[in-house]
Amino acid sequence: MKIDPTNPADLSAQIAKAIRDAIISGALPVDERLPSEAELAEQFNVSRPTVREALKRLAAQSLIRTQRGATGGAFVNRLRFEDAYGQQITTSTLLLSMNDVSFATACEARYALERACAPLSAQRRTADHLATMRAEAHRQSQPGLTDEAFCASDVAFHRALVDAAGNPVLSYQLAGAVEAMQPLMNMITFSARDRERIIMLHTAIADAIEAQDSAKADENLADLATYTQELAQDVIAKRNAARQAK
Amino acid sequence: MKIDPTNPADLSAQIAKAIRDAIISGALPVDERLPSEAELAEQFNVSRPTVREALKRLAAQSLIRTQRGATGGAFVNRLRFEDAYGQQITTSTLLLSMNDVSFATACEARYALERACAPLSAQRRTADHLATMRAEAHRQSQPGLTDEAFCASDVAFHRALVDAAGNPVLSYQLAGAVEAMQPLMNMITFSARDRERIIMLHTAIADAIEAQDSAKADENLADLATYTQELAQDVIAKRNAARQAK
DNA sequence: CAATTTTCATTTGTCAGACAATTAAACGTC
DNA sequence: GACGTTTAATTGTCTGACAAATGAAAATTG
Repeated sequence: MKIDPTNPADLSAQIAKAIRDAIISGALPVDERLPSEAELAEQFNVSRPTVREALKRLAAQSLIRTQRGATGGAFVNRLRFEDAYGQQITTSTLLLSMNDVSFATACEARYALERACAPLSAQRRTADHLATMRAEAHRQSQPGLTDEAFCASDVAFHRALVDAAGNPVLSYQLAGAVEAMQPLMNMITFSARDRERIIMLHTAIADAIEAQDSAKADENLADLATYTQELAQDVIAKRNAARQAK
Repeated sequence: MKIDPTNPADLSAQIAKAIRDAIISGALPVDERLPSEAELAEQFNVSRPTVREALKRLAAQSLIRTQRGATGGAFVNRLRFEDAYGQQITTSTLLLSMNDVSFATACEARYALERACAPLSAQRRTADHLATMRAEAHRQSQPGLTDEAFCASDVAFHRALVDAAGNPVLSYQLAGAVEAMQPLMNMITFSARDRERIIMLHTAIADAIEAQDSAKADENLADLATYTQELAQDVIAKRNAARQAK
């Protein structure tokens, strides 16, 4: 773990990279305690604030955790799926909003990935996952539900569908794709008829998953993808019409 | 943007969260300049080092960039796909290595997602993507190639396949799944016969994509998934045998 | 007046030293 | 031995300072 002392700028970034590489390579195993800030400062020949900035960079990526006190210090953190979910969702959401990714592109990606999970979900679904899907579908049918709540329930339904595949890596990857869509979905106003149609498809998907009928589930997911795209196109068309009317 | 002054610990984390939320909500648009560190310190009623630690946290997530000089400062960064790729790959790799995710689980997720891209790739592939796939398949057939180089070429082939779908969101999501597998793949020693089989499947996939035959591409990807799993199981079986022999 | 150079103010990057808060271990005390 | 107390180590924060970069304004020059 060494840094380039000839470039006196971005020292904290260099130090962070050195430690990060050590963690990724496995040189620093999980729960290993890093040297204290004072020791690191001495090793890298920098001041303690600079070391601290480097450690905060790593903390922001959940690579380390810190603890105060006599036996405290910075420890290599076991990156948990939950932590990774959060980062993945933040990154995905920003990526979509900052790069003018079209609804069509994001939607296509999401449903393509989700359909990849369906066969595994049909095969391995538990009563628990099915119950969640049914509960969310039922929640969606309740009158007086705001569009935002409807979307949130939609996300919950699809996450249950993905989780049913019983593959944490898939759940992790899909978390970003599904959750990042929510801000885009929230732009849509769902009429009673729209909701009815979506709930019907959700129910059909749950039925297919319960019956372990992977082809049927895929078919209904494809229909849902098409229908969602149509709804979005309507919104965009109406917006353009309103813009031209001005 | 406010913080809780009653909890005097983790001030930098609180400040980072406040600014991050402002960015995510859109209150701070891309390329907007944040107040100077001194001004932020005054606003939040903390010292400049504390503000700096918060800013470094955000910089670690590529949410801001900083520039020195008279008109310098911290600016809201447009999160580019490339930056997001890197973060995604780092996170995915660590997630697999730190949570004892089995080869089978990671492999299953990867090929499920990749097969989701195949239909789109078959539909939209350009000459450029096909050329890359062909070139990598050819590179894989060269004698004297190390296992590591073989794996790297394998990753390049599959990324070209994914990129051919022409959906940047898919490419982003898949980057993590494909690249994070590399350390696991590197554990496998590929015999000449193994390589021959894999190259044959790669060629068949490229053929199918070129012919826009989505079903054929899917079939060959499924075969490749099965074959990769078999190879890994051999490695694991041999390792267990060696362990028992001790 | 135009072009160029110089100066300067602003801002980030880094350093040094200090004190507060926390925590667990070492140490007495009963 | 059980239970407070002290103590040392460590992170969290603050103050003040200087260096380095950088663009803008001012001064200089042709």
